[in-house]
Amino acid sequence: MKDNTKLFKALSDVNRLRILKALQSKRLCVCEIKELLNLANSTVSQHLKILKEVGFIVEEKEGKWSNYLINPMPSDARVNAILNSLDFWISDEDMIIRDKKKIKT
Amino acid sequence: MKDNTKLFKALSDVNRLRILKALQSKRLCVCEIKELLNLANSTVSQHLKILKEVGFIVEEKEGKWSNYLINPMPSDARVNAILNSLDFWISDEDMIIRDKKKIKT
DNA sequence: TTTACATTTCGGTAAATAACGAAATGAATT
DNA sequence: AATTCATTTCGTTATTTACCGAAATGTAAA
Repeated sequence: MKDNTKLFKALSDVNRLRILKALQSKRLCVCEIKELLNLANSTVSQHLKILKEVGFIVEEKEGKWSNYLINPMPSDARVNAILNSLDFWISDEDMIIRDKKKIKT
Repeated sequence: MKDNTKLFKALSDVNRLRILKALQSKRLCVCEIKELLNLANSTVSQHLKILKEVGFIVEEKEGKWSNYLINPMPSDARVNAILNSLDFWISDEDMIIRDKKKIKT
């Protein structure tokens, strides 16, 4: 049953939703996400770990940076369903729109 | 943003998932759910409130009983999507199968 | 209107989750 | 190998969530 709730728990936090939506624009490293959310990077790291464990995102090491991106081929069908229509599941409200603008710069 | 997480938070608890799946079989009153989950009815009542607020279930008063059932026409498209393929989103593992058997008797 | 039963609200406690800073680890460059 | 910078892990604290029993509320029948 753990498994059933795990997916939803991953999506139950504002900051994790912001991360997912931000990664729609482009891949980001921990330090960029930290900047965006204004959180300690240990905190960001934790959030990323949770999203990664469920399969929403994947990590790609590049030199000293870890880049995170939306998982291009999730094995879990539910994760796949959500990622395929992320805008349906997580609506673009103010904060997220602001995040996206910030990412462009 | 509250709104975005609220739906997922509602689905982040084992007992609430069990309730949803149990209601697939048939409408149930608080006392029956209490029996099924082995929780105090104040606790069950809280869980039902949360599921109701998001629109997963509706209440129908009948005499001294409140019956709860899967919302037949949810206004939120995401709630609708989940309820329409509940077995996809919440897999039938052991505990839920046991619950369903218990409901039959 | 009293009784009986179901449900909800209230107050408080235990457990889970999110946050931080500091220390530890990892990886590429010097 | 030492340095540097990014990230992760650790220990702690604050907040949120789940749970209970008791008291309050609601509803139908006596």
